[in-house]
Amino acid sequence: MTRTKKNPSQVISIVDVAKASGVSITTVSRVINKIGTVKEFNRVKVAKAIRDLKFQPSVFAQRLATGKSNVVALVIPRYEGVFYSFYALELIRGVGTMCEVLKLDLLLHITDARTPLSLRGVGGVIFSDIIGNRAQLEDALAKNMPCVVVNYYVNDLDVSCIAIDNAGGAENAVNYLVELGHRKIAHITGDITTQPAAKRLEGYRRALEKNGIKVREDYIFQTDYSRGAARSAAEKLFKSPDPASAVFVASDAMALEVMAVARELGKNIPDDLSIVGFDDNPSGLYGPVGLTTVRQPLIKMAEESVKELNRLIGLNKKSSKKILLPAEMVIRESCKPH
Amino acid sequence: MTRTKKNPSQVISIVDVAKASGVSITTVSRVINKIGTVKEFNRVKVAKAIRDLKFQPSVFAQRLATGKSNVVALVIPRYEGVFYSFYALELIRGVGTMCEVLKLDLLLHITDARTPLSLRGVGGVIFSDIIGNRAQLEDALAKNMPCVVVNYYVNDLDVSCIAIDNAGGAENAVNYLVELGHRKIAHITGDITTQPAAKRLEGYRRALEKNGIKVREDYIFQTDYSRGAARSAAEKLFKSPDPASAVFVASDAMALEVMAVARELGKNIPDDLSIVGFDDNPSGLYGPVGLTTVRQPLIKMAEESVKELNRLIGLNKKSSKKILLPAEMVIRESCKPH
DNA sequence: CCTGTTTCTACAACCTGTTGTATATTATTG
DNA sequence: CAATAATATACAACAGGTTGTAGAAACAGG
Repeated sequence: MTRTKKNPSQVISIVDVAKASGVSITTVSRVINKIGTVKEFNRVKVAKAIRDLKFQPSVFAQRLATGKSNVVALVIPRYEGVFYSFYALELIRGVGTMCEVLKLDLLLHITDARTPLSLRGVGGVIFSDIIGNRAQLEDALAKNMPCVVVNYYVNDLDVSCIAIDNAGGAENAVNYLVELGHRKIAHITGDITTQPAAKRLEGYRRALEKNGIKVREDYIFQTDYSRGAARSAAEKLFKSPDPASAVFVASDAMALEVMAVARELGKNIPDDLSIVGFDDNPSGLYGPVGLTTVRQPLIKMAEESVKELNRLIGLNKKSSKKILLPAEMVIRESCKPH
Repeated sequence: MTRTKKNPSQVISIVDVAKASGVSITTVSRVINKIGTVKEFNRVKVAKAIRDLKFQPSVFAQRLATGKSNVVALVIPRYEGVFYSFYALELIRGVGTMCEVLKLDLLLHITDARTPLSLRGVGGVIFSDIIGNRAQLEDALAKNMPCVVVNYYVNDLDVSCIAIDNAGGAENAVNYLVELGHRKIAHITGDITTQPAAKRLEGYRRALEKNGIKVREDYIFQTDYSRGAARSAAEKLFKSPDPASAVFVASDAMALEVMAVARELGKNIPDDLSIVGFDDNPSGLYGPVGLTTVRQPLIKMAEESVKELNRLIGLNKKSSKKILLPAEMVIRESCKPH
């Protein structure tokens, strides 16, 4: 059989549009990309042909020709902990929304931190948590790939980071408790191998020190963010011979669990214990007592990361920015003066 | 300025590999794609050149040349409810994992159901919930795009669906309660504009009817899956003059809230009320009383959807499959004989 | 009306692979 | 060893766009 003539596929191409509108493909390309000058008369004809033929330029041809890709990869390690909370979901939602606004394609990499990323055809990368996959980040940077790290503040690399001021937020939370007259303030940490949890602990310590209150290690309960760990920490807390009058809990989900334990033990919140959480999880609104917490602007952080990445992709040189988003307190009813 | 010679970008291409190994680009292509026959001697030389030059073929050129794309789009409506639960997260995780296994690129579309999808350069689509975006699905089908619908059973379209047997699972749950001797069984529904919630309600009704128990509409509490709605349903349930002895709740998150309300009102689970949830949310394990529930194989459903889509992409003709995954009961301690 | 500009448009090279077909090489067989 | 078959490789067309450059059309001023 002789080689098929041409256009074996049914896809309509720029050539068809050119024929239909009686101009060259160059002109059609100009109209599509809104570059150069095209006579109004022709522009209209081409636009009509595009509409009539329902022409959609092939992204592959475009990317091949220009060498540019509007594909953004979001890398989330397949690390279990990431999926404990709504964090990943909020992140994905925020990133996804902003990608749509900026006309970027969002490629999701739920990845084992050890296997190297391929990143073929990707124009930029957002790394969500740099726990085990720092090598992947360094690798991408070495390839001059525009990168943004979200929810982790990297000091020692020339890379853009968007994180939340966890230490500052924690400090505010504890200051608030101190202002209410509390001196015995406990802390239930998150998984302190993660930067946010470590920073919250750091903020807790700093606030106490600045207020001249000695840090008591027996008031610090380390957990892995899980509900079960929060429960046992709460039990220890209540059963302590010298119980704290207030507690700063590293996540709302855990704070709610502490409140549940309190109810079971017949304790009253906030009379017997003042509680401040962290995250501003919507669940904190329900229940008999609204949870005072530190609002974490997750969606904003996610959106900012895409904006920053888009900026980097637009630029052609390296340039990095470190952005720390403030975490503001949301006062509800779970604390009272001591 | 004269037109720059060639190879203006720094990217190494198949041509460089061909030169380095002293063969034609055809041969290199053969080696890359493992098709046709290549002399062992040359194969080794090419492989070495690829390794030395760190050559990675351009996906765009490949896709342009072959007309095939290994990009799979996952479409999730930006509908708030989707983000209430871990459902979206589990879905994304399952789909993402299987995409990695099958070497597919996962493109995420968090989309407004009204705006048409572009789907440029996409090889197949997974639609997650067809609540408002049925038009998008029909549109994709009309373009002969391989499609799979997940978590929704579409009867009237020739499209593959992977859903969970919500009605069957609900029926089992209610049967279990009946076997324990309960006759007054209430139901707290989810958002019945969603198919899973509607099917769970259907299963609840069917089980009662099959067991010769009259369905009491005042025992059916409709909610939107939210924690607040569950709370008020639970309050009504407990304060009813003729309270039910058991309740089937459409989600674990809500069932946990019902348990919390019970504790607050001084009621005992399972002595005063038997509860069955739905989902098998990991949170159901914590707390003083383990929640008996219906396990929803979300991850499996997500993974199956990718497999099915991959099958469809491989095929070149239309072909659809309807898969209903069973939902099995997980018996814990929240129910007792009546 | 002619010439110098300015504005448009077309040609063709190029981006980087894939693949049908023809040719060259090697192996098999009589 | 010649003839045929099988294997390996190269050539060049092709996928569907973008874009530098040169030439055509439109417009201005004299």
